Amino acid sequence: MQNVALNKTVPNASAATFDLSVDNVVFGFDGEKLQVLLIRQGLPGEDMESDRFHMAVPGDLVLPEEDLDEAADRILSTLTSLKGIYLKQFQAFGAPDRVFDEKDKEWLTRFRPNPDRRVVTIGYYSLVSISEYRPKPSSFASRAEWCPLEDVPRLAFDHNAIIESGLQRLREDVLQRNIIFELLPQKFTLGQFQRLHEIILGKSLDKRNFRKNVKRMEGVVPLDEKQEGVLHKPAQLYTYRKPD
Amino acid sequence: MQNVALNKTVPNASAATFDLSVDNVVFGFDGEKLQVLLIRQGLPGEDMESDRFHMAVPGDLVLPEEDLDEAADRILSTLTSLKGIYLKQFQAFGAPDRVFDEKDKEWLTRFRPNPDRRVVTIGYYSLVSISEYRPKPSSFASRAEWCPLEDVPRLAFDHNAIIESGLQRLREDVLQRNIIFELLPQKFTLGQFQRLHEIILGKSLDKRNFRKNVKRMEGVVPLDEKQEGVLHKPAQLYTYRKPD
DNA sequence: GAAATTAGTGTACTTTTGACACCACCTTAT
DNA sequence: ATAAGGTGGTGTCAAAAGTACACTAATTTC
Repeated sequence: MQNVALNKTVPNASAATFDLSVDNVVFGFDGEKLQVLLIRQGLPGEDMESDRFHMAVPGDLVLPEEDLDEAADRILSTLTSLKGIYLKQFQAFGAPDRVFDEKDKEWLTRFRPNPDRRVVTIGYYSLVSISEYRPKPSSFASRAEWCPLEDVPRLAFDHNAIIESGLQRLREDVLQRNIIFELLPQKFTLGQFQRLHEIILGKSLDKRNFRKNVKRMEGVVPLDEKQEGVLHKPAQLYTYRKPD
Repeated sequence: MQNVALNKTVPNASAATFDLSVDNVVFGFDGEKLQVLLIRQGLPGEDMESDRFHMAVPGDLVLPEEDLDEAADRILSTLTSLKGIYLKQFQAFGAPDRVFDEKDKEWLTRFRPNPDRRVVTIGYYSLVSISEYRPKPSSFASRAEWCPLEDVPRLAFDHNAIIESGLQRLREDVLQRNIIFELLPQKFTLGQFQRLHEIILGKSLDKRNFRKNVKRMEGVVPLDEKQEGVLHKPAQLYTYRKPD
């Protein structure tokens, strides 16, 4: 079979070259609020004027021979040292004008071999209990820290929109799968559990009805332990064990 | 800001070049079975020996300045002349070994400017009532036709897996959104409606309970018309109007 | 020991779900 | 004309799930 030149009969065979990246929206729960993991785009040690560089969601280019899921994992752990956490692909973002801000273009010029190339990114979201994961910045992240969802600033590229979609998808998934336990510490109180639901779903729930449902839930087991160091009646601690 | 060479401190800035494609899994319902729209990879008029070229889901490369959703629409209509139908992005497929079959490599050599380049594809699914859309092949599709889901042959690339995921996502979405109406003809019977649910969900439903639910559904309105040309009692026809 | 704060508990009503069986109407064959 | 085959069309009851609602208990701080 020869390489017949077909570009005339096949209209869309014209070449386009893309870079491919992964962006990880990592949600964390601290017992009170829902937070997102953000990095500051810069090398560790670099101190830029604060308006010069954007915050961003931890993301980077996919390597030539790498699977997407692997890339998500590698990139997250490279930038924030969070390893082995639940990561779920939720959406590709490919608008041709994803990168329009001058600051973003500048950053690409510094850190990317082909700064003008169009880049399509695959969004992953992820769930983590803040108390169990302390991010440490490395690679081109000069900082990596939790940021309460309501305080998220203007981010690089289209990362604000990416977080928005990630949250929406998280909401949908929480109701159906057992994803939510990824967001809780190993030992949690029913109060935290309920607050987490309320935060993710964005509405308040009835305490007694909520607890009724928890009783019917598989895998949520009470421990022989109570909360400590709180300024009120200590709550029973529970944990989650995956049912077979 | 200069272009400081940072490749040593930034481990993953090494260049990777991707082609990006879109693959459309179009489900159609004929009142009986669920079908998928497949094309035959070849130019119209070309008659190849049947084992020489693969069937595939209609997909192609994204153009340099094109939005993903636009690309999905363009590609579907270019290959099958189905225009303006509901298309939903559901998943990116990016395994490095997506293309392993010799036939597929050969095909890429004929039809793609950079046949060796890694290509990541974005899967879209789509829903259509077969009676209202007659596919006509064009561009590199030498055929375009409906194929019952259970008869789908071995397809090009990882298209079998793509259909599988698309179906799974369709199932999830049907229960929550009003997507299902895209699959029905404008006028439909409750029998077709129920069969469609059963087929998509892969289980049988109770007729009376089903109809009870339909009554509670917004937007499903009875017409002043009955089915014709059937060899049994003709059914009441219904239609769907989007509620405000 | 009073005040503040969260934990923890049960009941009655409504809504939803699921199981279940028969007659009606149309076509075709005799 | 009538019988047979096939799909259309209908209601009831019981169980499960959802929803609204208010008070006491345990702990800390002052």
